[in-house]
Amino acid sequence: MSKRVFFYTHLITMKGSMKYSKLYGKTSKGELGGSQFTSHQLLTRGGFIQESTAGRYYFLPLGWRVHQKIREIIKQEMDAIGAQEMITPTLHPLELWEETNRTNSVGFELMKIQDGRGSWFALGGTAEEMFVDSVRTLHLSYKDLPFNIYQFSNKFRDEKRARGGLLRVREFIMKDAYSFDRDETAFVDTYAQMADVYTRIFKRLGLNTLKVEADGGYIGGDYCHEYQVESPIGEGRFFVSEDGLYVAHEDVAKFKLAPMNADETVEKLKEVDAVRGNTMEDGVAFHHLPLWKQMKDFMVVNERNELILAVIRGDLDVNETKLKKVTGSYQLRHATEEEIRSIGSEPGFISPVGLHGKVKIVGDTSLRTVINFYGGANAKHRDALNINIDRDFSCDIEADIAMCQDGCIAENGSVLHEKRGIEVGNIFQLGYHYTSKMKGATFVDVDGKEKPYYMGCYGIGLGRTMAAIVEKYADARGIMWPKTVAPFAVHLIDIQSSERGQEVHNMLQKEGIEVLWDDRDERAGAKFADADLIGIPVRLVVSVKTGEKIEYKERTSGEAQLLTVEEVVRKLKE
RNA sequence: CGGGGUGUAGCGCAGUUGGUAGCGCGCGUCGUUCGGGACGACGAGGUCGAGAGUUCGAGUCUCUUCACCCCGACCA
Repeated sequence: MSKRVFFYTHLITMKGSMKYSKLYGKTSKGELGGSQFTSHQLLTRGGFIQESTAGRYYFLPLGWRVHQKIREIIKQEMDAIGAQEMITPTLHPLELWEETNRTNSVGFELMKIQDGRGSWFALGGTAEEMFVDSVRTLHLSYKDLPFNIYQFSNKFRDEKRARGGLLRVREFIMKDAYSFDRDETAFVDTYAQMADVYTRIFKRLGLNTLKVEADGGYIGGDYCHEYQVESPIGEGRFFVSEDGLYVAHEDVAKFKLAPMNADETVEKLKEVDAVRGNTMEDGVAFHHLPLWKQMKDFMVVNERNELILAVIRGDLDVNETKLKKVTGSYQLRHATEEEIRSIGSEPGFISPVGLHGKVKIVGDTSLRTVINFYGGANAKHRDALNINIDRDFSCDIEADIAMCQDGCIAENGSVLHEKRGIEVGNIFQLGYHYTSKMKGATFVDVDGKEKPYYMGCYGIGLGRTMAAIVEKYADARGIMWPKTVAPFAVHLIDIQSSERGQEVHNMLQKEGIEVLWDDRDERAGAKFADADLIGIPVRLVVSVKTGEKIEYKERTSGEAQLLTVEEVVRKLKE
């Protein structure tokens, strides 16, 4: 790959000023029913997007301009590190997905479609197979490595539930990039570079993102990060340490466990009658002992119909993703009462004691922080006291399966705080996962041997990013677009619709400034309200009051100033 | 896929014991207004989500079905 230097201008400018009277898409005054999300409300009311069916949206000209600017910024940053844009077909031959066994293992719902000749295709939700298929037919050598190829394309995911306007949809445009390296060492550099690129991209888009350690799903891998925009309406839950050094998704968040009662002497195991209800609280009330001293038992069944008993300290919860990971499961469901009884236990009174061999016992590391647990005794209204790991039971797997909680202590001693965020991008180590499953996905190394590529993938959802920006940049009146993604640079209002508006418009256009010119025969109030709603960063007003000058006001500021045209142009080009 | 809810004009909604459909916004024409979503007059716009049933008669009652919204399990 050549070492070209890429240049870019800071702001993306598009051709075209626009008369508001001719703009397709209208603002609307009233609240929309249903969705309570700021971004959904404002983007719809502002005439940026329009719903088609649940989770599928029209992008109207105003919204598409924003989308295009986001796209261009991403493209500039990707190209700047030598990544190359291409495009794959929308319909992916289903055989490719079968080759990697992803027709049933993908996390999202795969959409399938049949052509007129009866061939099956997947409507791509991601495109690893397609890119690998393209790469393998080229028979490359180590001299061609590393490289990074990407596309912007429609992704289809048959989500069970779309939500929050553009925040979670069934069809969206994603930038997905795929890196091909010689080995893991080379990949680590690529990964670090992509992490930097992502931070730069989101920064230019006006978003402060947190790089959050995340779960690699069924592929695993050490390198997996989500880029989260902190927001109370976000679906992602993660933890940030007070010193800022540790940021991790709840599915991977590690925390320190202090011994609860290290100085207590180990007592003899004994069974007692316990006529109580089935909940943890019932246990606490019956025995008058603290919740943390109770043993929590949680029986689930995975997709292979394997019974799994998760055991954890009473004051903690099991994180299902962690549990899936340590047991190698894709899917978990609660065990039925019959299933619990089938191995000789009893709902509400489950205990690992005596169940070894009958069920796969997964013990959380917290079991070693308590001496003399109490809990069920695998029989109705029977409890056991002084249960101790190793002496009374052992685990098939002992691992961290606990859900982190606000206030937990990170391994470095810093306090962890719970946050919510909108996941706008992710970067992910694929390793040899695809290149080992797909035949011939190899390059010729320096020693003349065929070796599989070491891959990574990197995604950004454009519509969701747009929604995240609106969530961050809005007030009661409407949107306040960052300059970098605003649909136009200025919103020109001519109150009396005089010649002056046309004049100013022409001058700005000549300077290459994108203008949305509200030329409608509307009252001033209506024009101002629409300008605030649409959220273009600078509003210019001409009227009999301003005379030869122009009123300049930034959307984010309450104050306006009277400037000459030259001063306005200078300010806009700052 | 489980739980809850809603479908009536472009949008937001009302519609009583079953009696033949209305309000606000928006839209069109005309007039008066004109720097923070003006006002008046006139007007257009509906097989009441769809299908079946009960009834002399269904927006309203019953069943079926579809769509959408909200809460959970998954993801950019």
